[in-house]
Parts: sequence; structure tokens; C-alpha cells
Amino acid sequence: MSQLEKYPRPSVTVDLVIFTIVDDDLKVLLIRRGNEPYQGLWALPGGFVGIGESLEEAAARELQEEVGVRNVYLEQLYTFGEPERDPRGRVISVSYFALVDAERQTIAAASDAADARWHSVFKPPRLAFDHRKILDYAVWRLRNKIEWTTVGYELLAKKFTLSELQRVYEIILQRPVDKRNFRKKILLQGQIRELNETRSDGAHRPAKLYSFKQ
Amino acid sequence: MSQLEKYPRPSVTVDLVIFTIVDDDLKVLLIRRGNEPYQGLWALPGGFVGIGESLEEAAARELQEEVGVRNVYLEQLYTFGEPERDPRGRVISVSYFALVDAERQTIAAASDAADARWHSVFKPPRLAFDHRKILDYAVWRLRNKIEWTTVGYELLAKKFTLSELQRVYEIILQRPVDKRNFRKKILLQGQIRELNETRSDGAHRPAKLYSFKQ
DNA sequence: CCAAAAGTGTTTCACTTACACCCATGA
DNA sequence: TCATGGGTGTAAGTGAAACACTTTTGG
Repeated sequence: MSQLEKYPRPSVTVDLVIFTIVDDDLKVLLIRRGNEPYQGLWALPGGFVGIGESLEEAAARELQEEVGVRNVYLEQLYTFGEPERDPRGRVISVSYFALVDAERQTIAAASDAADARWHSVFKPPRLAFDHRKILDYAVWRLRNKIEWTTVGYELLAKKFTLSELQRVYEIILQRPVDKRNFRKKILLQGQIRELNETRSDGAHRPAKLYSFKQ
Repeated sequence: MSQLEKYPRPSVTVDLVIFTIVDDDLKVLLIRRGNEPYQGLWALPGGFVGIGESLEEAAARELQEEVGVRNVYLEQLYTFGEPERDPRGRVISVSYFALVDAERQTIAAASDAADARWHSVFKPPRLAFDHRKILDYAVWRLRNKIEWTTVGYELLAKKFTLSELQRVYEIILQRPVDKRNFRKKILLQGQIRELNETRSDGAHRPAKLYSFKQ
């Protein structure tokens, strides 16, 4: 233990960029700070890593505490460790991003007691610490990820229509997507299963429902 | 400071995966451990993050100390924080990977005093801690990266031939690369400049030299 | 003149993009 | 019957992959 004791230790936190889609917009959960520093500004939810807890466990615990959800998509982003990033002392932040789906985000809304709120990712308020940098990085990562992987499904309910999925892509990428090419690409991936159900929604043809495999 | 003081703090280290190419092989720098735990096993070079030092600075300092090089390509990889990864206590490791070019790796060899050595990445010895996982992740990242970016140049001297660059790709990807397609792709990228020099190397046609722009 | 690495184009195939109309429903 | 979003196919273009011979040099 000698080597370990010789050095002053920084504090280590996890900070979460929790995304969801509401009202046709990509949202991030922010918390209004009640204390100095940066009192009154908005910040990413986060907290200290327990001494017996893995980083991923700490992130999952925060997610549970702040949003009341479990088993959502969670991925480590980057570790920020500039010595001056927190004026109170040396704090190293391991950032994660999470995707909360449409079904469970209502639970999240419940936790919106007073000082937690969904904000548009594309015009966020001024953020505390270096959280704007973290947010920007998370958005960049999400955009890349959605093009190469299937994370898009994490933002939808279990059953969804192809139009809903297309909207997720358009909202994240902030550009229109061609309907026919999109459907071709998604169906070719073979990652979704067509269900024997449709959803009627107003005065037009009902849409087929699909579910994500695994 | 109250919040910061309330929690027991983990130790934070940086661990480095330092790559270079020697003898037609991708190598990683490893250090033989002189103390418990894992005495006698090989480990990635690394060390504690100084309290006033950014993570990147700590990584650059380690690189300087271990390999004697500065201003090489350095990129944060991932942060490993399982509570049991170090039997001496809670140690969170921020890993970086570095690319040391052919010209400067001779300096590195000098530092190979007794217990530091270049090992083949593809058949490494048994590693201490979770360093095998870190190494595997770094190799995976390097392979992806070389396909989408221009990091390959970081492993070569300032002036190089296209065949040398091709070898870098073949060694990292561990598969043969078509000469004509490779040259077409690289030249189309517009990232290298043809020099008015050639290099003669034995009884055959001399190769044109190129340099990387910026 | 021989051995050895450098250098060079064309064809094929797969994937991406652009694009417009009919369908099923509720009001 | 009309308005609304759901659903479908084809042609053109772009980028990746396969592939073999000539050039320049030193010995």
C-alpha cells in the first residue's frame, strides 16, 4: 500500500448525459444547482464513485436515483480531468451517456421534482463546470453511433413503427432522411422483426409495428 | 469542500499502451514488475496522476519518463475502474495509447535498461492486473482508427515510401493489402506530399519519398 | 541480363442516393 | 370523397475490390 498512500488522491465522480426524445426533440436531463459553485446554473446529474463500486455501477446507481430507471443503455464516454475544472478541488469526472426510451421517460418526468428537467440538446442553457464540453462530446458520439450501430432502438418503446424510428434518426442527425432508403437499410440489417399488429393513429392507413431483436 | 471530503477517494493512475513498429511487427512497451503484486509479470507502464496535473499531462510525463519521447500521438482510450482490479486498494486507471515513430523508437530502446522491453502485440506475455484487457482494447481501437483516419503516419519517420506505409497497414491489420488500391486510396486522401527525393535500397528501382502534411 | 521492389489502370460489384405514386383509414 | 400518413421499386452514381505487367536499379 505504500505507493498508493504516498500520493494525494483526487475525488472521482461520474457525470451522466441522459438522453431521451420528447416532443420531437432530443432532450438531456439537467439539474439546477442549489449551491456554489455555479449556483443557479444547470449541470449534468452525477455523483461520487463509491469506494467499493465499479464506475459502471456508480453510473447505473445515479441513473436509478436521478431518473428512476434501470437497465437502460449506458456507455462510458470519456474522462475529464483538468485540474481546474472544479474550483472546490481536484475532481476527475468519468462521463457516461444513457439512452432512456419513450416508455420509461414518463417515470423520469416524475422525478422532475423541482430542479431536474429535460432540456433540448440543441439549445441548452448555460452549464456549470465543463459540462457543455461533455454534452457536446456526447451528442457527437450519439450521432456517430446511430449511423453505425443499432442504438437508435434504445430510444423507442418495445413496439414501434418505422416512421417513429425514422423520426429518431432525423431528430438526432438534424436532417431529413429519405423514407424508402431508410426502410431498405433498416430492414436489410435484419435487426427488427415485423409483428402481426398495427397501430391506428388518426385518419389514415395504420402502421405496422416492429420490435427489435435482442 | 464538504462534499469532496465526505467520500473516501480512490487512487487514480494513467496506464499507457505505447505502440511502435520494429522488425515488421507491432510492438508494445511492457515493464517487468519488481514488486508484488504480480511480481515478475509484465505490465503496461503507468503511474499516479499528480494532484495538479491534467490526465493528458500525466500521460505525457509518463511517456517522457519511460520512453524518453515527447510530442508523440497520444489519445485517451478508456477508464477502467473495477474495485478489485488492484489488490492493494481502489485504483482507477485512465488508459491512453501512444504511437512512437520509427525515428524516435531508438531512443526508447535506450531506456530498455533491464526491465522495459518491446513485445509483440500479437503474442504478448502474461500481463499483470487487467492489463491484457487494456491492451486488447487498444489494439482494437488502433485497428479501427487506422482505417478511418491518418494515424498510420505517426508510426513512420518524417520521410517515407508508400511501401513502408503499406507495411504499417498490413502489420496492424494483420492481412495483406492490395498495392494499387492502397496507393490510390492514400493519394486520393490528399494528406501526403510527394518529395523530390528517392531512396535507394538495394538492387532495384528506388522508391519516391513522401511526407505527411501537418 | 537477372533479381527485386517500385510503379501504374481498368473492370466488376456492392452500396448509396435520388425520386413519385398508390394504399388504407377516419372523418 | 377527401385528407393524412403508410407503404413500395428502379435507375444512376459513387466507392471498394480484384487483378498483371512494365520500370528502374545494383550486382
